[in-house]
Amino acid sequence: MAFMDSIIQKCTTLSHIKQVQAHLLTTGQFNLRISPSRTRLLEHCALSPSPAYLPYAAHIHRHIPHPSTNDFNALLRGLARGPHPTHALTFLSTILHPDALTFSFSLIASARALALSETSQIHSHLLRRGCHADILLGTTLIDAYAKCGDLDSAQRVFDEIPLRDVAAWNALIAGLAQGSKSSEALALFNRMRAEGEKINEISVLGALAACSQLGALRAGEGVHACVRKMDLDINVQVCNAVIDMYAKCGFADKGFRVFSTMTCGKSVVTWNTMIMAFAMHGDGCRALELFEEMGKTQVEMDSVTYLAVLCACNHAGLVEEGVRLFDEMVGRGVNRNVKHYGSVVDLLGRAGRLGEAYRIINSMPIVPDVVLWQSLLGACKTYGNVEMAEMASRKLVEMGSNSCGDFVLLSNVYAARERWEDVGRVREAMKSRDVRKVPGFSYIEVEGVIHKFVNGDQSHPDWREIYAKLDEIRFRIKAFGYVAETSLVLHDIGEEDKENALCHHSEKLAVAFGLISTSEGTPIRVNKNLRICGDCHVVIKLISKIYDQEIIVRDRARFHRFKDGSCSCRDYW
DNA sequence: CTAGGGTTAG
Repeated sequence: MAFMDSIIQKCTTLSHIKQVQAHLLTTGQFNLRISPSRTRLLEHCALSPSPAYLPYAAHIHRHIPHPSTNDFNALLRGLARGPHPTHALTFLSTILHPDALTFSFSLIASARALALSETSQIHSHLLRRGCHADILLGTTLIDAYAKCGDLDSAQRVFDEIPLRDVAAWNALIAGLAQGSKSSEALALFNRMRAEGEKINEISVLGALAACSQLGALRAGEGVHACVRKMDLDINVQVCNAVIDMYAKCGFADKGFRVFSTMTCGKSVVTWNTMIMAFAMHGDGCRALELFEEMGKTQVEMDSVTYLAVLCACNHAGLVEEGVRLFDEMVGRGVNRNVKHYGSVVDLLGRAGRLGEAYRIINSMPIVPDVVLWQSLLGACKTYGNVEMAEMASRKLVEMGSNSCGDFVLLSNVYAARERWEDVGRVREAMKSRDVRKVPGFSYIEVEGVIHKFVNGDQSHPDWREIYAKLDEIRFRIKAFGYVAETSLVLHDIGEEDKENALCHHSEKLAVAFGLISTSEGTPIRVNKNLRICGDCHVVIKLISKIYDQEIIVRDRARFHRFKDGSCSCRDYW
């Protein structure tokens, strides 16, 4: 048997596999009810990374007269990790005597297919069979629920596991971090440490991802200290996550220190993370330098590398360089995806080269996505191109986008041309459609505690003081000639929605709170989930001058460092 | 013999 196994291991072509299959058939093993070699062959074929093997595994399986549960499991496992995980779920219903492994592979499939109802169906099967105490299944179940977006169920499964091990904790920490419940993820990581549970590299990866999202520097430094103490930094992925954490907390240089002193080898991801970090900070030169340096190493550049460097050009306004890099990609064997096109369209659009941007969209071999049309629309707004704006909006409506921002942009273009009837038409369209507004919120860390604000928030214990500070700010910036940039559209629509009033945007609330509670000389750091709004950008610049206070705002796409009345983005965003 | 948790992205 061991001999047969080693032969199967060495099968590298389909023809090898067919020879083994023929051998099993001629010796009669293939048609037995149980044949370990047959199962091995099936598994080898189903798990092979080459795409042609999985269909052949299905073919072999179809020809087994009475497949054993192990035969079913072997193919199921392959289908679960293959390109169409739903096929595994259909296949599951044909399995007569499923065992624990059957359900384990099925959960991997339902997680990858983001199929919540299938996940919970498998869960109830498990409960009926009394498998709920199985730690491996429990962990897989937590992961599946989390990936399907049902974090409450993931938490419940976690709570019901009698004896949790590292992986169970890690599954929930990672699930919370990826499900935008970063504070909860961080809290769970801390609880894990408090309860004396042994942590490993995967635990810190989850915790670092949470810190990155929150921009929680203090907590991130804590995790980094723990990484060093436990020598977890021999792992590249951990180093990458540490670099990313510092960058997303506003300290690209701290990230760079880790980057340049790490002792384990750098991977593509390491380089990409660092280039992206400089890009986010608007430091186009250092991003390009690093890109150059990367070219001298053995590490192969990939599509993310190019995306990072295009993003750097975009944020630094390096139009020519960006176009050049975009052009050279194909020759260097790096495939362009929709994000590269989006990036270069954005780059050209911001530079006012709308015609070129439009030509690129038309010549794309792939279907443009919503974001791409949105950036073209944004450029049309900036440069007052009504015709192209109408065309972009039509595309957006066709694509089913009902984001508030798209309508506002179009209506702004009309308003700038004083086409009030068209403005009214857009407004009607907004009312008749179910226009989504993504709620904006901002975080600020004060003494290691994260405070969260939404637009018009009055739930903070110090809200009266914060609003008083905002009044004072408004008074003082007016002396500098500030006029609120309430565009006509926003004015019109804002009436029904007082919460969205410009002066109580979440980022202003967070900055005001920062002014009250941060000691002098310390920069105020705020994170926002959306792009910073134009009015807030103007106001914060003035605050940085009047209050002699450095303010760093991380928005959805990049960092803005406000100092002495100007911003590191040079108003180019 | 065969099972679980993981870093970069407009």
